[in-house]
Amino acid sequence: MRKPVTTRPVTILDVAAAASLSKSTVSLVLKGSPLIPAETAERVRAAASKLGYVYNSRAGELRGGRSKTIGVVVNDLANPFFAEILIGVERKLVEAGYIVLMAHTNEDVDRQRKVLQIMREQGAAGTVLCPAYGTPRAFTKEVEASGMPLVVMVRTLGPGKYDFAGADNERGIYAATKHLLDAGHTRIGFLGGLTGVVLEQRLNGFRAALAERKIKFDADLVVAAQPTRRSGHETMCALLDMTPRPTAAVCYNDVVAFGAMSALGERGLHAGRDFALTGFDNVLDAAHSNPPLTTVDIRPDALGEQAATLLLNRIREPTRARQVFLAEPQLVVRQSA
Amino acid sequence: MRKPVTTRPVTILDVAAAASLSKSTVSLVLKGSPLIPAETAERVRAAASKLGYVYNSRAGELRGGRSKTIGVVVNDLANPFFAEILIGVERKLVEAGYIVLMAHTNEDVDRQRKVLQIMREQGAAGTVLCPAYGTPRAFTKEVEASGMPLVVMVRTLGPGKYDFAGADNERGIYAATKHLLDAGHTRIGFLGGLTGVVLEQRLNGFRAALAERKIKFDADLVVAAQPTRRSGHETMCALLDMTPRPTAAVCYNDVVAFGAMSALGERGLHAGRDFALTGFDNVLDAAHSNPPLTTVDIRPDALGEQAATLLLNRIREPTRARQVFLAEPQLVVRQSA
DNA sequence: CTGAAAGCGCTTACAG
DNA sequence: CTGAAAGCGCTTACAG
Repeated sequence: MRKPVTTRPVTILDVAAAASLSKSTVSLVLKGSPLIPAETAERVRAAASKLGYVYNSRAGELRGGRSKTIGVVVNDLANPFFAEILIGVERKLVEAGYIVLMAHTNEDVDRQRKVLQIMREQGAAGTVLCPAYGTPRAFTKEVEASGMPLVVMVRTLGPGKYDFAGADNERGIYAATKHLLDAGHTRIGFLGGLTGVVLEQRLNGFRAALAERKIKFDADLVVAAQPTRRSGHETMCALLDMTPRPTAAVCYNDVVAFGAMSALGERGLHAGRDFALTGFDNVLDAAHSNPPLTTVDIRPDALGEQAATLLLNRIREPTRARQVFLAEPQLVVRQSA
Repeated sequence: MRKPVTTRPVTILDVAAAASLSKSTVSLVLKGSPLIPAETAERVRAAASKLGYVYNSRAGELRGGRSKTIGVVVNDLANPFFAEILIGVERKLVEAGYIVLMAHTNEDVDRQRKVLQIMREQGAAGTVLCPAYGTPRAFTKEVEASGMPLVVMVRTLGPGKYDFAGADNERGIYAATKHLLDAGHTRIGFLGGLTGVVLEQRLNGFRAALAERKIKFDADLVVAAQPTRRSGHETMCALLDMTPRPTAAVCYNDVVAFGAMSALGERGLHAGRDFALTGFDNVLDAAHSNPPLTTVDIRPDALGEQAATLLLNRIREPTRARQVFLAEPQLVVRQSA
């Protein structure tokens, strides 16, 4: 088990020598080949553990071709939604015997490009990517063209032919809006969300629900902003300063809703009593915010697992048909609306 | 740029042929060797990009010995504290030209062991590890013995000689407790934290502040529990049911404090007005909770960067003296106390 | 059932 | 300034 730091690493050759066998036999044993009789295998394993042998994946993968690493690139880990997705992706991937090469882009397109290049150089068996805002369409095409299996998650990117795991944003927001309408609200704000298809889809759901009730869509009531707590706070303040004051808001996501709650609190208002608020995602925190958040559940960690599963499928069967997973949104009614 | 999926990857040999040079020359150019004249280098680069060459790190590292991957193992990404640390670690490491092999243990010691084995097999140049609860002391020793540079973060693990990045827990909680005492509170609870040195240190700080004011430490007022929102909620409920009811609580960390706020809210109470509450960590969310949280700032992402820096130092200079970084806690007074 | 040999794509002395 | 050769630690046919 002990081994001086300066020593060169022990290889299968050392193990072979110690067991008086050839390195081929050792290799076979380590891969669990059925060709080797149990007794021989035991001898090899004993020698290996005695010498403190550790397998060198780089060497193995170089020769064997198969890689056990998978790239995962996310852009906003400070948002628990993405952290929970990452948990799901990682869990599934480790389960399948892979290890994840993780990169955080912080919505930086250059960094994203750089990091994907590194994934290729590292020989990742595939990559799951949540594209940064502002990612040019051509980018995904490049990645696809590179031959590395790719699954895109959460945010789509033009009409590519890549595998995709996301949520039915329109239906989700539609349900949230309808919930507010059913409670009698008619002047409803839309808070947060800056750009991109996800925002478009969510706004569509918002509009659809209003239209169904013949309520005129008022563009002044949608306050765009980064999907962060901070801007949830700011946009809620803006909303509260409007006259007549809206009585409810559907938020772009949970994190925006949390920020909005804090703005409400500062003015002595309480979500669910003085103002109705809905979120989107159902991150873990939503069950214990103050007050607990009524939100649209898209099961972030399950979404992550799905993304991983799609990639695993693609790696196993590169020519299979395009896969799309869309989480079914589920309204979870708690205290805030 | 295009390249059929089935084709074998283009190698420096292909590039060499295309540029009518030897592969040694190509290799030298790719490493930016000054031996090669600019014109030749240009020819090589042109050929490489024309053929869509991508460097194979596995091959390079196998021969060259140096690895550009670093393991990072965390155990509770659902806690924004760890997510923010991860952001800091990753940022620093990518900056230095490394890519992170990330693993999430979810406080599972077996998984942790397995994952560290994989890091070694992958040839990680080093690992930064936040040990899972219940990690046996022997574990770190094993890792140290394996020769892989290691930095431990947040939670120490016996009197090892590993590099460490953490916070001065005792001083931090001392400051928070003192803040509550200064505001006139005398019956103060301690919420959350289950086990481990971190909890011990924080409790020490708590006790020290009470002792200074000659307030008797009452073990009934410390309610142990997982450091999660859920248990913050539960423990706060327990605290509120005590008679006489405490008027303040110092929480093990921010996440516990958030849960506590939600419990308060459910009973129509408001932190900062009806009850005083402090957190620990100062995660990003703390500025926008409802109400904003008075907490002890240990700058999670800077802590992550520091951990990465220690590891980078260690890799560069394996024999240097043991490094310890302890974040200076800073009380941030907001609304909750 | 086990071994000798070639090769994965690089890097690194060493010649010239 | 550039090339031929050996080798990193494995795996994979192929013999025997």
